[in-house]
Amino acid sequence: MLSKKTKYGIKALAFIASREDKRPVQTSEIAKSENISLKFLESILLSLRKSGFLGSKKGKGGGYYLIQEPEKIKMTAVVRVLEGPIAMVPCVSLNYYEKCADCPDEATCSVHALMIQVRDSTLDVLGGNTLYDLARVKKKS
Amino acid sequence: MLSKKTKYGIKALAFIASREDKRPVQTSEIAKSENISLKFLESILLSLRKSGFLGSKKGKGGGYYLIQEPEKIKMTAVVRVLEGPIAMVPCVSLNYYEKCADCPDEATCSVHALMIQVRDSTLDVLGGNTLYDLARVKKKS
DNA sequence: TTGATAACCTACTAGCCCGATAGGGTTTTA
DNA sequence: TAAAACCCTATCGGGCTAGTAGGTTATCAA
Repeated sequence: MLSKKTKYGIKALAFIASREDKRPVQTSEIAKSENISLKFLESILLSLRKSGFLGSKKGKGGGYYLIQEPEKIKMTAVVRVLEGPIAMVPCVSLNYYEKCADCPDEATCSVHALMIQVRDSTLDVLGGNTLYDLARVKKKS
Repeated sequence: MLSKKTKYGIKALAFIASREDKRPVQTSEIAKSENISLKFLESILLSLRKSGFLGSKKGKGGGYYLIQEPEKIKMTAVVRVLEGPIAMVPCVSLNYYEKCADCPDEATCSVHALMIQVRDSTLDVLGGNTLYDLARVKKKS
């Protein structure tokens, strides 16, 4: 299940990416438009800045802006930062691997075999979508 | 993230399916072999019985057995019973649909569009695997 | 210089669910 | 009749989620 943090984070990024001009976008504007708790959104945008997706400017006329082009931002990277591992089980995670306490042999573990397939197909989808693609969906409104 | 309940449940089903004979398998045997807390496993097998995957036989020589052929049990069904929705967001769930409180229009929601793709690819994988396939992985040991 | 604006930071919390434990009850078979 | 095994209920600690609260710092305009 996707956390609200990730959900809101993606929405916020798509919101910023769908803007025509390159001027910074205020947290409050995003919060209002996307129906997100202002304070919660603040913490999300902050972490997106710290992970290098967003830049920020303080004071009047300030806000957040994209550092990279939307076409260059893959959703795999976004999800990993906000949600953590993409895999459904740590033992098949590429970036957050962890051995199962039970399970003596991954090669003959039924869950392992299945979840590798799930992971790969999910990676295909997330890797095949960029922020540009998501912004296009949004712009249709 | 996959819950331990689901993980153990799948492992247990694969264990039973990988058996040559059709005799009932004891909970304690599965628990020991798969390193699962006995009591916890009991509750999982119970729910699998109630959802029609397993039959049970009491008394000496009793245990759990598959009701259907392993080839006929798709992992989509197993996961739905144990884990709940396969979709990462309720608003794209086929069996557990729920409208988002925020998000006035799903058609222009970036998250919605992305998660539909994830859901479909996951469904492909889980629907393409049966208990028979998982049992084969296990048997290699 | 002052005040408004908006990002930034820290701390706290209510509520939920997972994973497990405990303990017993019931049914069936050797 | 006694052991084996399923069946059921209740409880609980810990960790995480989704916030809330309140203040601090940087920037800009008048």
